[in-house]
Amino acid sequence: MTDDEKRGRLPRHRRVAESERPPMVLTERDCELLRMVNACRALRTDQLEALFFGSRSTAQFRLAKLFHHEYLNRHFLSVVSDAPARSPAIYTLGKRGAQVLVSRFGYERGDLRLPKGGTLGWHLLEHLLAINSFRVAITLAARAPGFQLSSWLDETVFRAKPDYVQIQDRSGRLRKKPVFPDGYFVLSTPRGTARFFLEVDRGTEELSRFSPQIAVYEAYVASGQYQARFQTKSLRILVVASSEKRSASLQRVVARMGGDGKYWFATLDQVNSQTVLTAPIWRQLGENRLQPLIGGG
DNA sequence: CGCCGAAACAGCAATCTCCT
DNA sequence: AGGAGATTGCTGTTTCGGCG
Repeated sequence: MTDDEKRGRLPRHRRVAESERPPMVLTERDCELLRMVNACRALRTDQLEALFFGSRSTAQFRLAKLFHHEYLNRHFLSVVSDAPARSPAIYTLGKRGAQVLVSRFGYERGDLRLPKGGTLGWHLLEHLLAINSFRVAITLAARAPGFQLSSWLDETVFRAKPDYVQIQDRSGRLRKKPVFPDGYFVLSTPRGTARFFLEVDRGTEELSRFSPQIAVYEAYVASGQYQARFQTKSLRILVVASSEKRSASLQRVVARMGGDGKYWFATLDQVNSQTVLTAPIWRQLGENRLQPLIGGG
């Protein structure tokens, strides 16, 4: 039988054979999309849609082609976790996507963020997606005139080349601990260049796991190592929490650890591309009023 | 025209919730 | 338990428009 007429819907989870794939030509935008997926390691459909497309269906149309042609891999979170009925697709760099980045953009092997061993831990993935949701918001917001997101370092950069600080543990002994932020980024604004560490807290870990991280930041700055690595004193530390209640707990922890006004707090659901830079959603430690991240009082 | 992509639309599919 | 309905995302089709 001639199966070119009888072809049904393309499967969602499995890729079809090469001969059954719809034709496609890689566009400039596709390439930028691949670079972003590589930089972020995993992005949801809605995140890619916000970054690269004007409509939902166009994004799905394009992403389906990129998936079936092996430029992207596609994963479904709800198969593994007990998420609600929605099961948004999550995209990672695929085999041919990696080839494109190497052949067309000169990426080295170390620049490719392919999930090791084929599996990315799923609980880590949820954390990664939360970080990326903040990153997408910043990326979109920084398209406004006068802004530029000039650099974003994620955790893997710090893991590849860690800085260590000495902090005291509970028994008073000095211990060497690495500085592993969820992100570090540099943002040019009409009012100058701002630099940030990012901590995304989804409320799934014990609060006691958070305070050592603050001790690490405090030691990193106090020892001059931050200044040495990044050639600047400018720094704010953004703590984005899953809820107001959680944020309040985190604020108490930071205050108790001797944190100061360089710590700024917001909640995940308040952060989007419209609000993240210029809406009063941020609480600076020690201040009562909410301020915008950029251009506040 | 032929080709491709964007957008809108209608209906399918995977999953959860509720109900017996 | 297990199945119907609801929910939400995805697929595939169609239509339109740009471009060589």
